[in-house]
Amino acid sequence: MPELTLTGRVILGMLALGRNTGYDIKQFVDKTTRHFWAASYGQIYPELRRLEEQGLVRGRSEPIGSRARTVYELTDEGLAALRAWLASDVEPLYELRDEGMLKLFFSDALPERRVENIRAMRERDERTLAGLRALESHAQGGRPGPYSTLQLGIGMTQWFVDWCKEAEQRLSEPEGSN
Amino acid sequence: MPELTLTGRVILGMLALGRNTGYDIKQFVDKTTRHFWAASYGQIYPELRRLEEQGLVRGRSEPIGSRARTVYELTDEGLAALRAWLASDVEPLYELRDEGMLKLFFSDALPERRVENIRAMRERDERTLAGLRALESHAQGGRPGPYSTLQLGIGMTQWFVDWCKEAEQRLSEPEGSN
DNA sequence: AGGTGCATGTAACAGGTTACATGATTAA
DNA sequence: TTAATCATGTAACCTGTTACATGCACCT
Repeated sequence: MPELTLTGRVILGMLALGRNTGYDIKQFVDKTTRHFWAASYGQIYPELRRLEEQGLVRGRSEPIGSRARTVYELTDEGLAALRAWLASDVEPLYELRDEGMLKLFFSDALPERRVENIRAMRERDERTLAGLRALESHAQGGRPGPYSTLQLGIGMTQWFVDWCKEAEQRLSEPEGSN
Repeated sequence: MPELTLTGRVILGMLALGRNTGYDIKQFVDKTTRHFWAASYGQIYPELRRLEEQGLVRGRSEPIGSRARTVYELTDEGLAALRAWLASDVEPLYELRDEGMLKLFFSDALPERRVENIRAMRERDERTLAGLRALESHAQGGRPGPYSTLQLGIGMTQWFVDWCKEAEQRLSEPEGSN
């Protein structure tokens, strides 16, 4: 078996969820996994080609009118590769870069902005939360996998927002340490 | 004012917290901000040079015996740049790549591994949590900024671990949907 | 004498984003 | 008719990691 990138696995997963064109995959990623896994056209289209070379997906030209369009589907090997990934025990990748946390971490260099920075983080997460809740209301009868991921995302984000609110209140009281 | 990268700001912040060599900064990053902001020698050393060219830091050669060593400190401009960043209102960067979430998202393609994948995420976070709690016990009398970041990290991770435990139990019961 | 920690550095590589280019279809 | 959406694609760029190279100091 040749190498399979993580972006490649995402594409296999998306095809398994019924997405079929590069464009469609990108739209869906932007609506859903974007929060914990983003992807750009610059990755998706070349990767679809590589996956086809590896025999994991199959593409058919299905133009709409005279607008070019390539519809992809999983091959048996592709589904097997997706399942093999889901069943594998290798330590899953985790990478986070959060400038808001960084600002909080260094906030002793400008304590009078600490509350502001926490508020900015909270507002970012409140926007995220609103987006997730909107998704939730559209996701009636969705599949368990995506749905439980959504629930987890909502719960975590809510917890974060609540922590920020508490911290903001605590820091706004004139008494005690800043 | 010339461009200032995020890695550059991290370095300024680290110098403000009393770190002084490239090596020292790297060790400290690996112990603390690593969870939400990592950095490698391949970034740190070249960036220190750039910051010096920009006049934001000042480096002095202070060998120990005959072992080369360059000690850096913030210049007034460097401190001002750090503060300007902390005071700025530009939308803070946030990037996450979490393979565990991805596996959960796609888990309908292999439902019988769903609990396993959640358990793997929980174990990862329990290791993180243990590391954070160890840090906490060493951080007596630390500065408010780093300390509250640590508290936030511990709280969030604990919440995540609890969610996983609940989900694992729910999915292990034979009745209902998987 | 040897292992660990302190300390600096870079070259090759991998991964991903941005900006651009192109053009058809559909809804307002 | 015009804006939004569907649809595909790439080249240049940027950022960051990995692997390697080097060597002293300190402890056992």
